[in-house]
Amino acid sequence: MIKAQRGTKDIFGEESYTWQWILNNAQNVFQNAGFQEIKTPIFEATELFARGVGDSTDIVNKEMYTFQVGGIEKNATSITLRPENTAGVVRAFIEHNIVRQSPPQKFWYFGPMFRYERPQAGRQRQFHQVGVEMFGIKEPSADAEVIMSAVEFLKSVGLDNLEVELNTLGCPKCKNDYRNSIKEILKPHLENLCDDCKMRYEKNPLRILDCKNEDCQKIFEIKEVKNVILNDYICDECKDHFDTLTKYLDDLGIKYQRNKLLVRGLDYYNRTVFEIKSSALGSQSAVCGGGRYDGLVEMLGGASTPAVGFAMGVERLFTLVEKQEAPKLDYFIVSTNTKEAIKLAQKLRQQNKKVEFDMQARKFAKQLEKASKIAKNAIILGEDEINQGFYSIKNLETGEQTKIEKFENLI
RNA sequence: GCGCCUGUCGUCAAGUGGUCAAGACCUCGGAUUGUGGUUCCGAUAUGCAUGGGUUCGAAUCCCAUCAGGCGCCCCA
Repeated sequence: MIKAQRGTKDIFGEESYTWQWILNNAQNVFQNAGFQEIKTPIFEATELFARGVGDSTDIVNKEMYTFQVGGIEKNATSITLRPENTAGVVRAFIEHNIVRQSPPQKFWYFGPMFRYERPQAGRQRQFHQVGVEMFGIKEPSADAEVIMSAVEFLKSVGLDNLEVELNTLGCPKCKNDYRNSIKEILKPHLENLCDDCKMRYEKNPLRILDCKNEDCQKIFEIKEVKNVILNDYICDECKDHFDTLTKYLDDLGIKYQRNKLLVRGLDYYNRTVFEIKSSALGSQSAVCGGGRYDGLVEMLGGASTPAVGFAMGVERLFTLVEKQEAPKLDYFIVSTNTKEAIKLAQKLRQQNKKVEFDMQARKFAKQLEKASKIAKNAIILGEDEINQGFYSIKNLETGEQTKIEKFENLI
């Protein structure tokens, strides 16, 4: 038997109603906030992700689905199934000169992403993200708008009490100063860091702060190290930006926790970074991650443009959310006269009613039993009804049955 | 990519080396030839993730592969 590929999943039945519901809520909340939907291709040039996501990241180094296409001819090109969507949206932004529209340029998206990882709870090889990208606003109001949209969307799907963690990485200069100080203070302890952190020390020292290894944690607790970690290397401008943002969040009643150890894995972030977590998720606890990436558009060849965004993992959201049930039909047509039943179904569906009928013309009792499971009402269309031109409507909750003369009264 | 645990019907499961692999729910059929959701009867795995091996005998023991869970890593 051929099975679905490891880390992929069929979504159908009851689950699909919850998916639809999540998607509908995203559409409402984001469109009401002025975000337009953008659908970018599922594959892009490999180079886009190498440059956009960052070649020091695991995503690019070991998790991408990359293919050579065009056969073995010399001009075969390398394409990659998108591991995230920010790079693709930025590519579209540049390619279509969207920068020439008046800012802000606001987009939301929903779609599958691909990463070749070991699957576990909340982690699949094909997974889905909903997210938002906003361009053209350098003011902290943009950060606030984006975080607010995330929080409001989560509220709309009934998730009211998730923890928002917030940090600022500063501008490239602040980030660099901080990085250098971290490297300097950790240098004497390098031997005692875990193997992963030894690697990070060269490649991406800020990520050392994320390490949960006990030995590393002990080093962070050493006084001088702790001082450096918790010290602000943030310039006045970046500090103002962050302070203003937190004031907006206070005014909005959005609760957050400052987490100075929050450093996000993708290279492109600067200033604001945030995550929204749930302890109900196990070790993959982040539902949402995002931040500001003022340098990315320029880095990918566009005009220098400030930007903020976030992405949420829909599968993770799904585990947290209350499951939705299949909506009941307005009518189930109970009839052994298939010819009349199918015609009535067509007419009612044209009036935007949810209707089914029994295609096997089974026994009356069977049809009614089926109807009671999936519909609010049964329309009984037997010989008497057809000959005398009326409909018997049975309310399947109360059991009450009424006679209706005109089709219009069914609508 | 690494470590630990798991894998019996659509679902939840009993069975831990010796006749035909319990049971429940779901599904389908019947009791009920135009009145359901209750009840009662019946059907449904020559098969125990897959492939090998040990044994007179394997769902049960061993090996490999595949898949799932948790943790590491990474991230949403």
